[in-house]
Order: sequence, then C-alpha cells, then structure tokens
Amino acid sequence: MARSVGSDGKITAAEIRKNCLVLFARNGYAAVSMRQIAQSVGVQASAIYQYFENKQQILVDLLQTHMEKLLEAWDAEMCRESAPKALERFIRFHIRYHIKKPDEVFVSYMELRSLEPEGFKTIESLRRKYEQILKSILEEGAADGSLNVDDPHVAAMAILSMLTGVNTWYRSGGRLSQDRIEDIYAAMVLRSQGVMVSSENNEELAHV
Amino acid sequence: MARSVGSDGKITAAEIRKNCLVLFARNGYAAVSMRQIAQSVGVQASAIYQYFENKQQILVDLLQTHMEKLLEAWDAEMCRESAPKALERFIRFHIRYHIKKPDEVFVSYMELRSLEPEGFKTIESLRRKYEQILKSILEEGAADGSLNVDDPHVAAMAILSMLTGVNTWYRSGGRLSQDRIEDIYAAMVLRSQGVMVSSENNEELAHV
DNA sequence: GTCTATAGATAGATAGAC
DNA sequence: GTCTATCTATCTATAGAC
Repeated sequence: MARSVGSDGKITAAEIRKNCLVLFARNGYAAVSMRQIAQSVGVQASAIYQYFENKQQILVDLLQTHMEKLLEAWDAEMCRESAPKALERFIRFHIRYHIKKPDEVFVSYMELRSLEPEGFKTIESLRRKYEQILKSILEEGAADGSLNVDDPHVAAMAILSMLTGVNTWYRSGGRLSQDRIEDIYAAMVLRSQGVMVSSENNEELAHV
Repeated sequence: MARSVGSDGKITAAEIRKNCLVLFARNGYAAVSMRQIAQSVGVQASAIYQYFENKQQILVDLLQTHMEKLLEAWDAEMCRESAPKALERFIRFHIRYHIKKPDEVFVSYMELRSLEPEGFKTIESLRRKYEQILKSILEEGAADGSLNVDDPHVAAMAILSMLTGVNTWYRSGGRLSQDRIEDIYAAMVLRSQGVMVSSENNEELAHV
C-alpha cells in the first residue's frame, strides 16, 4: 500500500508524520487543521497534498505504521518458552516498547473513532493480531496448568488495559526507573494469573 | 457553579446533555458541531445558547456531573472493613458503575484534552479524588500486611486502567454476565495484590 | 515541489424579530 | 424560548503559476 508519493525535497513525508503525531496527540485529529500541519513543517497547506492524499491518509499511515512496527518488534523478541516465562517476556516487552512511544500509543488508542471504515478495518485487524499474541500465551498456560486463567479473552483484555495504562501516568524522569516500572507491572500481572512472585525482587518463585 | 440558565420549555438542558454524550462519544467533541447538537434535539443552533454559555461548557458539565455522581455513589457504597474486603468492594463497585455508563466513561477519558485550562483543573481534581480512594485502600493494606502492594500509587493507576478497560470490549448481551465479569476482574486484581483466590468460585480464601 | 488564490462548505457565536 | 439571518473565521481540497 503506497502511503506517500515519495519526495526528495526539503520537506518529507517522514517530517509530516513526526509532526502530525505530536499535533494529533496534543490536540486530537479533528482539532488539527491542514494549515497547522503545514505550518509545523514550514510550508503552505497545499504542499502537504504532495505527500498524502488527504488528512485521513495521514492518520491511517500513523496508526498502521505503529501497529506494524509493534508486531515486528514482538516477532524479534518472542521465544519458545513456558507460558509464565512468555507472559513475563510479553509484559516487559509491552511496557518497554510503549513507554518509549507515548504519542504513537496515545493517538492509536484515541483516534480509532476518527478512522473512516476502510482504515478502521485495517487497523482493527492489526490490533486483534497483537491481542491474540497475549491471548495465546494465556491459553497455553491455562491448558498446561502453569497459569491460573479464569477467562483467557477477558484476562488478555484486562492485562493489555493495565499495561497500556502506564502511558497515562508515566513521565520520563519521574520517581521510578523504567526497569522498576517493568518489575512492578510484571509482578502484578504474573500474580493476577496465579504465578507466585516474591515482593522483594519480583523473582518468579513458583506457580499454583 | 451554575451550569445552565434553567428552562421550562420543551427542550431542556437535560436533553442536550443526554444527546451530547452520545454525539461526543461517537464522533468526538471537536468533530461535533453546535448545529448537529441542535438538530439532535430538534431546534436551531442558536437555541442551545439559552442553556449553555458555549460548546465548551457542555463538555465541562458532562465530565463534572459524571465525576461528581461517581464520587457520591462510592460514598454511599463504602464501608469500614479490612483492606482486602474494601478492595473487592471497590473493584465490584467500579465495574458495576462503569459498565452501565459507557458513554460517560468514554467521553470522560477521551476528551480531557478538549478541556480548556479552567475546566481541566476542575475535572482533574475530581479524578484525583477518585484515584485517592483506591490508593488509600492499598496503602492501608500495605501498612497492616493484609495486601502485598509493591507501590501503592502505581498499583492504583494499574488497577484503575485494568478496570476501566472493561468498557473497551464489553457489549451488553455478550457471552458473559455482568456478575461473571465482576468475579473475573475481582479475582485478577485481588491476586495481583497478594490475596489468594480460588479459581472455581472466586471466593476469598486467605492472604499472604 | 511549493507557491498564491480561491472554491465551496462549515464552524462558533450573536442580533433582533416574534 | 426559539426563530431567521448573518458575522467573521476557518476548514479541506483544488487549480494553475513558477
């Protein structure tokens, strides 16, 4: 899917993407005008149409790129291992990845309703793929008894909400290091699925 | 704080509120025009200004009313009891209350950035009050050893994200009853804070 | 590839009649 | 309390010059 027409001029599609991410995150897609976008990269509004068909395509591009990169990053991270280990790996991966991309995450979760039907379908499909990764780990743990999962679908949705919620309060340079935040969330989620974790160092001890 | 000028005509502030909630939830505050709002209640746009100073005041009204009612509902529900019992009560209260008000919850979480500074300050203060309820329960449980809380602030934010996340997937008439959903979330959250819960009936058994 | 100019639609909000 | 009419500003998107 061609998402831009390509360019070698001084403003680039990449620059527009970067600035739109910030503008959409701060003000919301509907509240940001093409003139604002253009001004942020130092051109007139009409120049934007050299790079994107219209405003909607910028949004689709941002969300699609975010989800595709997220899925690729997990592909590079995943291992064959026990369900509890895989769950911990997923938790730490999700927090580490999302905490570094606050604008991408914010826009991806807030602007789903700003997508027109075609784009919505594309993004929803990618989101379901990501949800399925966690759901499969939980299902495997439920099947072999290594996790205590009441309902894999509900648990997957609940865990994803909890993990992604980090972005609502985390501010770089705050009281807690990113590693410490990973530890705290890993301990809470693992315990919620029946894995016993000590409270001192969050080391996995045993499971029910 | 006077939020409307009052009326005894056939369109009322209450009707505008109700319709705006749906419109804002579906389309986003910025994407909804005063003309759309007016049309939804069957009047011309200028008539809306009899009930609200401007568009922004409608949003502030909706969010403020939601948070105030939520806090009042908890005041009516809360009891003096042990931290684990209070935590379970809070979990079930939050899910029960939020699952019945999907539009209020959605708008309250999505449109914070659409608030101008004064309104934002008001709503943020109410939100912090609600967060503090859960944080206090966790702090009490951490102090008396009845809960295994790594970090009360982080745990409170994580639990609230998880619980409120129900609204992203729950649809009335789906596979699970509201009671069952309460049970599943209660079990997950209690376990995440070190309370041992059986997986069969989610009955509280003991705590670490 | 970027500009100016502009089309055509729509926005929030107000004035004044009834 | 609601209407019509309108002000002023802004919007997305396009046409055509350079």
